[in-house]
Amino acid sequence: MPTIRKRVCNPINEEEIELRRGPWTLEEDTLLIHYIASHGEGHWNMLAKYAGLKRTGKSCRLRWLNYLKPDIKRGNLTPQEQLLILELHSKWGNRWSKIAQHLPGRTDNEIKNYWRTRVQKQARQLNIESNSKTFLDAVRYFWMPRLIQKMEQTSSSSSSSPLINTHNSSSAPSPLPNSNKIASSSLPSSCPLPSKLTNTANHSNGYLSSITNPPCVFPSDSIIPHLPQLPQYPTSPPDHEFGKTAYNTNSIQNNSRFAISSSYDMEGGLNLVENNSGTEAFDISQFDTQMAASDWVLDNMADTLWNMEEI
DNA sequence: AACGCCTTCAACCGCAATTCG
DNA sequence: CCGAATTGCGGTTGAAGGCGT
Repeated sequence: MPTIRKRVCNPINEEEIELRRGPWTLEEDTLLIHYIASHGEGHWNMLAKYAGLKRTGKSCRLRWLNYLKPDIKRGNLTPQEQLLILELHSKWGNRWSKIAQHLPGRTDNEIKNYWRTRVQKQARQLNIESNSKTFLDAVRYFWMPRLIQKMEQTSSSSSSSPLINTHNSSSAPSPLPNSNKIASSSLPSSCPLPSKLTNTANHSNGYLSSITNPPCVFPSDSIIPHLPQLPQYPTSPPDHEFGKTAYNTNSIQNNSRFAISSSYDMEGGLNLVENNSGTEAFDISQFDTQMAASDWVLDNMADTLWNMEEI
């Protein structure tokens, strides 16, 4: 039940109204949807008043943009989307709205929540700062490959029984299927962890046991067919450099290997290198150097990393 | 069954940027 | 140019549900 906490001076006609707060009711949602359907978005304060909503304009805007808008995607983030978030965050930091622009149907709020509840949780478990270079390395060398593996896995099984459901178009809150219930033991071993990890980890869930050799190199024929499955990735705006490179189908197909560069800088995020065809691909050449710098976390990571399976 | 803790995410808040008169 | 209104953004909060004991 929404609370009524404030009395504010209405900017339209100076009268004071009770403003509702808290969860939106079905009736409020309906009012908002119908009003926008016939009058369009914008002028949120006026909209709130004329739609008969006892809400602030800000609240109406937020409700519409984050929940009611027809193209909002409900459900868990796909591995592709998670990978993209990790990548874009490494490049832009907490620029949630900017990141959200590259995930159609996803809101900045949703991405922000994902980062805080899933990603930062992992950082805490690793006992490292989520914005530290060490954690970025962990993301790059272990998490991203795992997500790519999931992309492969879901892609290969999607024809029969999709593991990921991200297109629940229902606008009503509902229990969502857990997309993370992927059998660890069935995962391919195309992206092994550094052998150093295997010395400290011996989990029986099958995850670490399936990945025992460094570095993460993706055979082109395993990853290529699946990366283009980011079709919802929008056409790149002028300032968007990542989208036209890392997930460029042709660029990947023109490379015999697909790997993640260890070279990081705050401006550029993941570094991409040009191949001889003029397109770009991840570069694995600096992998060893970076790994050495992160030795300590590798020792600690093995015990916690498998938890990423839950993400 | 009941309780408490934990996680998730919708919603709110404050502030900055932008628009408008 | 200025001030007010509006919009957009990122950080934070708290209700609800899940889960373990």
